[in-house]
This record gives sequence, structure tokens and C-alpha cells, in this order.
Amino acid sequence: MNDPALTASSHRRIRQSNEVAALRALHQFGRLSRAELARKLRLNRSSSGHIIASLTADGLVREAIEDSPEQPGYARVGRPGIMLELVPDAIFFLGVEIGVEHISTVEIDLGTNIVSTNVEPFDGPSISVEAAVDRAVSLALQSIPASKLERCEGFGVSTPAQMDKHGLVRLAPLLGWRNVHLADLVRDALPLRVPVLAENDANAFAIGATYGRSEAHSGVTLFLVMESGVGGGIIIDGNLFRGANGLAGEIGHLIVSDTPGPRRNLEQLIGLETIMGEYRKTSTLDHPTFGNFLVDVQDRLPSAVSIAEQWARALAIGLVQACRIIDADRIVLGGSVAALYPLMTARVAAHIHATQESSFPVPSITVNDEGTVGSAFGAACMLHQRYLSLDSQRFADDTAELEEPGEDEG
Amino acid sequence: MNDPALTASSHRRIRQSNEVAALRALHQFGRLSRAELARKLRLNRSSSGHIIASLTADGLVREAIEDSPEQPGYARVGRPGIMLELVPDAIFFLGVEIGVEHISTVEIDLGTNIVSTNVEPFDGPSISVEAAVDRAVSLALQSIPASKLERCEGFGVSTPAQMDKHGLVRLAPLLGWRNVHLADLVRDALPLRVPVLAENDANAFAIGATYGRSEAHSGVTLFLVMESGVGGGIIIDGNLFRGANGLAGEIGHLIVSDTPGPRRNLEQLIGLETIMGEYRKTSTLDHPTFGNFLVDVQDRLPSAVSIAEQWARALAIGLVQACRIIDADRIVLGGSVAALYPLMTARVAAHIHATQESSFPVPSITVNDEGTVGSAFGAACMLHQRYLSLDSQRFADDTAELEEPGEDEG
DNA sequence: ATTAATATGTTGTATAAACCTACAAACGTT
DNA sequence: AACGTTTGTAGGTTTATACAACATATTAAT
Repeated sequence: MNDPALTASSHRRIRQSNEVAALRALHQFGRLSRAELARKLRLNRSSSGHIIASLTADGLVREAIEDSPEQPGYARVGRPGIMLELVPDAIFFLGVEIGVEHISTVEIDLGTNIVSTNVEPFDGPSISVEAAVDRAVSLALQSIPASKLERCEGFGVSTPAQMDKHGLVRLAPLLGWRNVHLADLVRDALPLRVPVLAENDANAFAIGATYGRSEAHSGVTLFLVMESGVGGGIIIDGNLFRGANGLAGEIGHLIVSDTPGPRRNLEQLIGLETIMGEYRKTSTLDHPTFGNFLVDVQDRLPSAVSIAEQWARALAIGLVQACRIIDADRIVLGGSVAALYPLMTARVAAHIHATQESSFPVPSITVNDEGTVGSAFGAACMLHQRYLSLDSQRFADDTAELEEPGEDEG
Repeated sequence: MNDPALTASSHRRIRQSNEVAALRALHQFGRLSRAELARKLRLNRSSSGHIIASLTADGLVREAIEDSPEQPGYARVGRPGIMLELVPDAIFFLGVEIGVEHISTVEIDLGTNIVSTNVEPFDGPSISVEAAVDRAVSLALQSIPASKLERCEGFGVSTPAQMDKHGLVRLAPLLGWRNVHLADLVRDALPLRVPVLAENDANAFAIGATYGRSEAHSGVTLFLVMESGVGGGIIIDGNLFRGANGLAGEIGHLIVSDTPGPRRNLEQLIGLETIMGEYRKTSTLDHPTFGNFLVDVQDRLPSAVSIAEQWARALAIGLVQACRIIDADRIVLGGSVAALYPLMTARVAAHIHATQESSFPVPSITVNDEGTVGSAFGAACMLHQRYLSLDSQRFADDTAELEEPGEDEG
């Protein structure tokens, strides 16, 4: 009906917007004085003081105790400012990943530090959505004392599924779901009333890997998660780019084969499945693992190197193709297969140069070192991000919560 | 230094933001009463009145004379509102396209109506940047009376080049340019001090084809310009997505060949050059034109149909590849080759379905019917868009214009 | 050690712009 | 003609920022 960018700013909204900006600045820069904040926000010093007073009253911000390591950069003159910081345990957010083989949960605080994690084996395909949601919710809440629950300010879910931005799952082939409103199910299963967001696991991973990172704050980052499947996500200026149907960055389904024969997509060429399939043919071990493969590659065992070389080539082609379309300046590799990249950096670079025209820029490629809870962490970060935005529930109280179902474009 | 999204809203900014929102709403919806505007902007009716008064005083908005065609939809009750509209000739914007073979210029008014156009033959490769800029500027200004000049509020340039968002051309292979600051050159060549923006021609075309269109106001549109070369642009929620280096959407360099032999990119498969090359081999005419080819395809001449079929297949593969990455919900085809699409709609759709997995959504495909000045028009639209934003020069007067060179990420 | 210089945090006042309420005006309906 | 409904406008209120002034804390200089 009306564009989000079109809504006007009322009086309350100014303060809200500025409080949010202050919180974001504190999150991004860690510690700031009121005066520094005022400069960053192009705000008067006194206004900055008022905003901080309000945030302090809410328990979100406090004056840091004197242990600042005294930046050695430049000797500052004049009265030193009182450093301010977010109060980490003022509130917290939960993220869960409902995977195919496990459920992971993460609790993060206002400083996006991981407070605790849980992982539990899980047989996704054999379990109904409702049961999966129940398991996920109880696992996430099990280590949270009841007294702390009310400080929860958001619950994020990530799962390998195509879903729209409202959390309506169109299709989750690996879990056998179809047309279920995951976000609503989680909302109903929760014993608290907090914002709930659901997102594709690769997208969530991408958010988690970039959220708060100052490098990712501007520019285009392509995130690749390589496990059995190959998923991906795109972060533009620090925000997830979902595309029209949440499928943006689903790079695993790119067609890469330029070999004769059946058409093969990137997932079939660089996924764990394929690597291990090839490796098993040549390995002398009974039950070769991916770790064995990495060692063999490192030892330059020809059979393993050959597999890795194929992988490097397919990866390079896939990345070049993707960059022709989104022109990323940063590529981040994640998932267990990413461990192969450091051994093949030069070969991947060579294939990239061989594949694309020389006038095109080459993006930087890095490996993400998050643990196994990356996707759940990203889901939690989504709610942190939401909290530090004008959509925050912090401001939902006064607005009359006008019900407008189906307002968005279908 | 500080993120754009991080700057706070001061007092002036609120009004500015609301004036901008009002102008945008009027541009988007054409005519609105004060009360309608207030509802759209979620603003109080009286505030809406104040904002309109201010805009009217500036000569940008006026009360429409009584000729509204009286929407027959629903009989409205109560006092009818006074319709407001933008004053089209309050200000104007100029756009020029410095092409390889011609220079085109467009003048648009505040309502983004085309007021006048000029086209002039031009031999790009043989002419220096400075001379090209001079020619472009004088052609754009030649039909503008001096008295009107001061109402110019922006000048846009489009040209086939890789350039950053500041208008610094990295490389323009077709024109032989390298590392020239096109926007600065144009700024210096202009006898007026107005905002100047430069953009890649395909990107500009994409803006022009979607700007103001309500369909494009949300969602992801992939725009394809098919001439001798094949360029492209991506519009996300009504805004151009440039990527890290302005190369986003440069789909012509996608690798599509899955045939054995040399690797071929999309441009080499669906560009005018290729089609005509193949067509010349089979045509009985002395100097076959693309028009002849279209007729032959329409007449189902086997040789022509075969060429078109190859084209349809390559196009389908390219589009599917692109959608795997950006998940577009709308594809717009432009350039002279786009005329082939209506004859091949079914074949393209068939190839799309054959190429991608059935679970993926199929974007809608349409043909853009802009004239030859599309790219220059888009360049002008960029400045219209800028004028209707908080970056508008309208607001630059009071702010102290603090010079901060090199502030952006390098 | 005292003074000057500089930057910070706080306070009180001014101002801008939105909100709210009320009311006259303009139109359709009864 | 009376009534209900919606619009546009005017006066008063609210709120959050800007501005100016001042006390405070620290470094540099005399």
C-alpha cells in the first residue's frame, strides 16, 4: 500500500531513531563517550547526553568502569570523556537451527557475544514440523532460568528451506515440509511473547558471519556454505539480500558443467558428497573421512590433489559467474568443505584469472571460522539486528498496533 | 567514518524528510489531496497541510485545476479534497548518453515527462573524452533558453563504461577511455552548478525503464539490454544495485556455453552481432537487416527459426543462472534484440523450465518499449531520484557543506 | 605550582515541527 | 432543509533537538 521508505517521521520517531542510532554506534564501535557519539551521529552534545540518559534509564547502556587500555594512538588533550558501553546482559536473544541431522541453539547477549550453545542430534526427515519446533524451543530454553526469560527480546529460527520473509516455508525438501508457517508455529510454541523470525539456513549463516563486522558494513559479500549441499547468502551493506523469494545467493544450483554430458550444478561439483565419493574411490582407508582427504591433499597425494583441483576449478567458475551478476567485493567460504580452500588458494585464484576477463576485479576470498552453530548464531543475530532498528519491539508499545493483515505485496 | 544509516535525524531533517516523502508520494500517485497524503505518510492532517504549504511556496506543488476525471470506483461522501499535483515545469533535469555511435540527450520535467530529446551521430572511439563531454553538454543545452537554465536541477551522463559511484571511469573499452573522472569533467564543462551523476549505460537504462513504475517499487528486477553488446542492470526495490564496482548485472559476460569447444559468454550467444553473423550465412538478401531476420522468424523460415531457437536457449540459460543468484521476480528485456522475444516466448519458457529445477519460481519476462533515448532518460531519472531524496541540493544550502574528501571506503 | 588551553558533561532556554482539538466549509443523502 | 461525513485550517500543546553558558577534568606551558 505505502512504501516503507515513504512513511514520515513523527516526533516520537526522532527520539526512537536516534536511540537506535546510538545503540548501533555503541555496538559497532564498542565504547564511545557522549561527545564522540554526538559527533558520529552529527548531533549536539547535549542531545547525545539526553539520549544516553534515556538508554541508561532503560538499563541498556552504562558508563564503563575504568579499565580502558588507553589508546596509544594520540595523546588526547582536554577533559577525557566517560566511556559508555552496552550492558551485555541487559537482554538476550535466542537462535536455533533446525538442521537435517541436528538441532543447535545459541544464546547471545546485547553485545552479540555467545553466552551458551546446545546441540542435539536429530533426525529431521522422520519428524513432523510441530515436533521439530517443540524440540527446538525446549532445547533453546532448557538452560535459561525462568527469572531470566522476560529479558529475552527475540527468537530466530534457521532451517534448510525456501521461505518468504514472514517465515512461511514454501518447501523444505530435506525435511519434507511444504507450506508450513514456521515462524507462526514457533511463536505459538514459545511460552513468551517475543519477535520471531525464520530464515533459510544459508542466509542465516551469512548474517552471522558478517553481522557487526565492520568490513561487511558496506559493500557486497557473497557467503558460501559448503557441506553436503551448497547454499549461499548475499549481504549488501550489512543487510541480507533475500531476493524476491528468499532464494538469492542459492548458488549451489548454478549450472557450471561445461563438460559434455549431463548438466551438473555447482553443488554436484563442489559439495562434500561429491568430494567424498571421488575420494572413496581412491583412498586406501576403510572409512575415509574428509579429514583424511585434507591430509592427503596437504601431502600432495596425486589422487587427492586431482580431486581438489577439480573442486578448485568448479569453485572458481561458480564464483566468477556469481560475481558477474552481483559484483561482490568479498567472498566468504563456510561449511566444513571450506577447510579445503586454504590448501588450494593459488589454484582457485589461477582458475578465476583463467575464467574471467582480465578487466574485471577479483574479489577477496576468506574462510569463515565460525563453529558449528553459525547458522543458529545468525538467526539470533537477525533479532539483534531487529532490536537495533526502528522495528524494535521497544517502540511497539505506544503505537496502537494497527492490524493490517496482507498489506504487503503478495 | 560514519555510516549513512547511522546519522541522526535533527529538527530540520524531519521536515526535509517529510517534504521529500510528500514529493515522492505525489510523483508516485500523481494526484492526492492533503488528507490522502496525510494518510499515506501516516502524518497528521494539519502537518500535511503545513508541508504542502511549504512546497507550494517553493513552487513545486500546486492545487490541480478542476478536471479530475472523477474516479467512478466509489462515490465519495463528505467534502471532496483539493487535489494537489507536482508543477511539472518547476524544474527540469538533463540526461545525456555518450554512446559509441551517437550522443543522445533528454530533458525531463519534475513529473519525469520527456520534454525534448536530441540525437546526434558521433564517432566515440575517435574522439577524446574532453571533446565528447563538450559535444554532449552543448547538445543537451542547445534547446534550453538561457532564462530557463537556472531551473535545471541535475545533469546525468550515461556511457558504456565501468565506473564507480562517483563517476570515476575505470575503463571504457569501446571508447578507449581509462581512469578519467567523467562526472568531474562534465561538472567543469557545464555553465551551471548542478548535481552531476555518471552511470554505466545499461544501469542507466535499467533505472529509466523502472523509475516511477509502481511494479518496480518493490521486488527485484533484472534488466537486460541486448544490442551488439549485452549489458544489464539490477533494480532492487526501486533502487539501482551497482555492486561493489558498478558491474552488478553485467550479465553479458556470464559463461553459458556448455557445448564443447571454446568457452563462450552470453553476449557472444545472444548479441546482435552473433545473430546477424549467423543470419547472413543463410539469408538470400544482399544486406540483410535485423528486421529481415524478424520477418523470417515470424514466417517460420527454418534457417531463421534455428538461429532464434539457439538464441532462446542461451537467453533462457543466462536468465536462469542470473535468477539463481539474485532471485529476480521480474525480468525486462530491452535493446533492439528484445524484439525477437515476443516471437520466441514459448521457446524461452520451455528452455527455462528445462534448465532449472521445478521447485524454483519462474520470473515474469516483459519487453521494454522505450525509444532509443532510454539510457539518457535513465541518466536524467537518476537526478530526479536524487532530487526527491534527502541528498537533494534543496537541503544543501543550510548545512555547512563540510569538505571531507576520501571519506568513503576506498 | 600555578596558569592557560582544551575538551567533556550538564543545565537552562529557545525553537521547530509534529500532534491534538476544534471548527468552518463543502459535498451527498434523507 | 437538516444531517452526516470528510476536508482544510487555526490555535494551543508537546517533545526533542539546537544553542549558549558553565563547571569539570585533564594536558601543556610558564
